[in-house]
Amino acid sequence: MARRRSDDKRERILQAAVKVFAKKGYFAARVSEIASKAAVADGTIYLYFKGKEDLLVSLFDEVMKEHIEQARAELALVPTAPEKLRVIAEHHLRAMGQNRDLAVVFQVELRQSTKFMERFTASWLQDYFSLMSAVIEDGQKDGSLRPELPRKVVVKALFGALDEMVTSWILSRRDYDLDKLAAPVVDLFLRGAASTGTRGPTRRPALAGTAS
Amino acid sequence: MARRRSDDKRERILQAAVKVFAKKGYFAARVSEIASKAAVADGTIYLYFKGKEDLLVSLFDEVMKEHIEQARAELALVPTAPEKLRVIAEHHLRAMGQNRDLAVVFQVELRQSTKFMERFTASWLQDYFSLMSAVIEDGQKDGSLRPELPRKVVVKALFGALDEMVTSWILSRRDYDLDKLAAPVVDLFLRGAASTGTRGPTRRPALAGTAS
Amino acid sequence: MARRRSDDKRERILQAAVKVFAKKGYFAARVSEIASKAAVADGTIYLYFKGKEDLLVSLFDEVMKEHIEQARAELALVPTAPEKLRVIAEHHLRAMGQNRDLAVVFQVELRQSTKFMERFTASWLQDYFSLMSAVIEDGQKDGSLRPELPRKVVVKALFGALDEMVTSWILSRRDYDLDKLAAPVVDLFLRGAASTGTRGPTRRPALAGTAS
Amino acid sequence: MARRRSDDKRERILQAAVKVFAKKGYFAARVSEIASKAAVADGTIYLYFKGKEDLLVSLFDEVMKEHIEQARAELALVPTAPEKLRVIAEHHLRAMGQNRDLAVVFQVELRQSTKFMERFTASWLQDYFSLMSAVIEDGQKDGSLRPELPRKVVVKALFGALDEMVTSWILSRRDYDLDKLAAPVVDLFLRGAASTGTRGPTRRPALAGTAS
DNA sequence: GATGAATGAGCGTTCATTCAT
DNA sequence: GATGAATGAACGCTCATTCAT
Repeated sequence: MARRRSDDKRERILQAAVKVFAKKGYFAARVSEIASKAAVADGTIYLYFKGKEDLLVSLFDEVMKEHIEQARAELALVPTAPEKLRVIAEHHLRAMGQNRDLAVVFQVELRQSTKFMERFTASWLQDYFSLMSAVIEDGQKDGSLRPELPRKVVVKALFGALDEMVTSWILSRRDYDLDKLAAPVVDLFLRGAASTGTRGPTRRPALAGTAS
Repeated sequence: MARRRSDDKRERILQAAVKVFAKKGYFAARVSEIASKAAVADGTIYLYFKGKEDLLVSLFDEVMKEHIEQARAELALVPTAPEKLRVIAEHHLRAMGQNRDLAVVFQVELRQSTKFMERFTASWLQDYFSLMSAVIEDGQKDGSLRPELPRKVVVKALFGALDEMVTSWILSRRDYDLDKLAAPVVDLFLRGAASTGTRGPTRRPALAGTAS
Repeated sequence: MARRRSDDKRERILQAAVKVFAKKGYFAARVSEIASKAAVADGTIYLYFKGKEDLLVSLFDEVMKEHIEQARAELALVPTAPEKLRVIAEHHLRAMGQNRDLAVVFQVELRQSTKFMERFTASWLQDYFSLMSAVIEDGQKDGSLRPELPRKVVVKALFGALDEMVTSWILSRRDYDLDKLAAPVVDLFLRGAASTGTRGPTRRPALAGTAS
Repeated sequence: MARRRSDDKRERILQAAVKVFAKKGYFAARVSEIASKAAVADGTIYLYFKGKEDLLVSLFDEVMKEHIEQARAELALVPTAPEKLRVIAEHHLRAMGQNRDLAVVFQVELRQSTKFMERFTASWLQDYFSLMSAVIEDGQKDGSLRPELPRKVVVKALFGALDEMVTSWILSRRDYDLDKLAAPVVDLFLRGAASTGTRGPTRRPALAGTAS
């Protein structure tokens, strides 16, 4: 696709925005700082974006679009639902683990307000959830996943678990590999935390027999 | 009206702050609006709090303190780790499900910035994680929970799942009972999403060749 | 004269005001700090003074009243105008040199605004100028002072010179005796700066051609 | 209108500041009033000055710089110390007498606080004093001024006298020519107030023989 | 008289956005 | 398209003063 010559300016602005938002936070970030880091004049930003808020929105849109496209492509390469879930987890954690500044923007800055969150939930995040939901559904149909589980809860639980791994990684000072957590998270998610034979919250050790 | 300090003024201010923060977001919230909703003068707020930010911090501190105390008390009443986990989940979802405005503040406004998040993570949230971690550890020792799972990951996954249920509930327009989700979440968490016999992401049907 | 028991409170407040005004400046001075230094409640100040500004006005009034009374008494003890001028200079510099905080208030804080200055000029300062003017007049009548000099200019010049000694002393970090300057100032004031024989700016050596 | 910086905006702002500071006093002066009088937006002031205080400081710096330069130039034109002193006095009084508002700022507003005064004393005022001191020194060396007088006292006395003329002129309602006072002040300063033959504070009329 | 909690008016400054060049 | 000087709305906080106790 033909790109206008100055499209690299747009890109530079977005990259500068990620850095400044990550370092200062959305509100404390100064448009003029983003402009200067992108080596453009303040006013130039307004030729490419509607305003400060649009920087955040555009950032989210573009990153999510690519993330979801890639995820879809990778998912096509593995056959079973459990494997697909692992692909999703790995992809999610790898994507965020690659660029800490971007991760900060996604985990923190994009959650400034219910207004933002609703907007994001309604757009690409919905797509992401659908993607996961479809995998779950397939798994429930082909018998690899427990069919009695409410799909929405399963999706949210997986997303929430992954999301928390990322947030925790951001706030941690240690610099571990985020994507190494994909395996244990998926293992936990699929097999559960309970030991075999005592699985389920209602089943209790035999000795406790009379308790309700 | 008594000119004696403390009255219930402090409490009224905090409650007003919850409402205004939830409606407008922390940054857009006006101190004067909080004051007027609390029926005190603007300056009075500064007799009880250091500033706008201190309102948020105090809110978090007081709610978390009570939440954790209650959780501890409830945990003492049940014997096994799986049951304790259900208590935690129920308590978590019930607490947040009771006051939507407070939930908004906790899920959205308190996560404005890495500064806030680090501060909170370092204080009560740490306590909350420890509480959960201790339960997991007990379960792993008495054999009710799989001992090979990395405890930190388990804690974060559970917290993340619960956290996402709350966030999702806030953003949803439907007004379902949040605490009803405790059961399926804990069931999923303990038993896993995979059907028995096909558990584990690595195990694939022997003749998986044709699976899509 | 019978003084009400609590008159010592009034005095304590004024003394505290001098200290705080001197340290912080009038505008930056906090009424509450004055109250706390005087060991009274904030509101108590308003039982003795109309407001913050009244503290400054009262301070000026009382100090000037006493200063002028003392000056008058001391003046009665010496007979000639030149000696009286020395008495005035000594008294002026001694009074201010005794209490640096008070001097700061008089030299700096009381000159905050034309409003203050006009008020003060119109009251006690006018008295002080009259006192000096009367001495000058006496001197001019009895022949000890040059009669052709415009009295007002003489008074202002003397006051200005003394005033500058005080201001300079306040701002200086060295801790010299301010009243030691009375002698040279009066000497300069009476005899002039010019050497005898070359006095007067208009008189130039007849053959001035070679003067450097 | 040109959007180019510097225009005459900076100058307009300073002139507006002089007027507003003179009328309201530094503390009561509103930045927004200065802006509106200068016909610029409030924010524009901050493109040229660091803040309200910087307006005062810049005012002082620029006026003093020019004043001292001019004084130096004029001094070079007259040969003797007594004449130089008259030049200084005339220049001082003329400069202040030309712009009452500016004079108010210099005599009143710039003396808000010891902080300001120390700052000013340490900068241009020091220069001004040095200028005067050099003239005195020259006069003492060439015999036109009494060598036994302490130079610092002489300088302060002259400055103080001139300063008081200005202050007094400002506070007076009558609108006389300030620079007309230069002659009598310098005459008094050089020849002293005492009549010839009775000069000096220690010499007393013979008739007064027995007084101490 | 004394207290001190409560009041609420008041303002310097920042910064996202515009628009003449 | 690009610039960056100019704009001006917006607000958290302080503190002199009041007044119920």
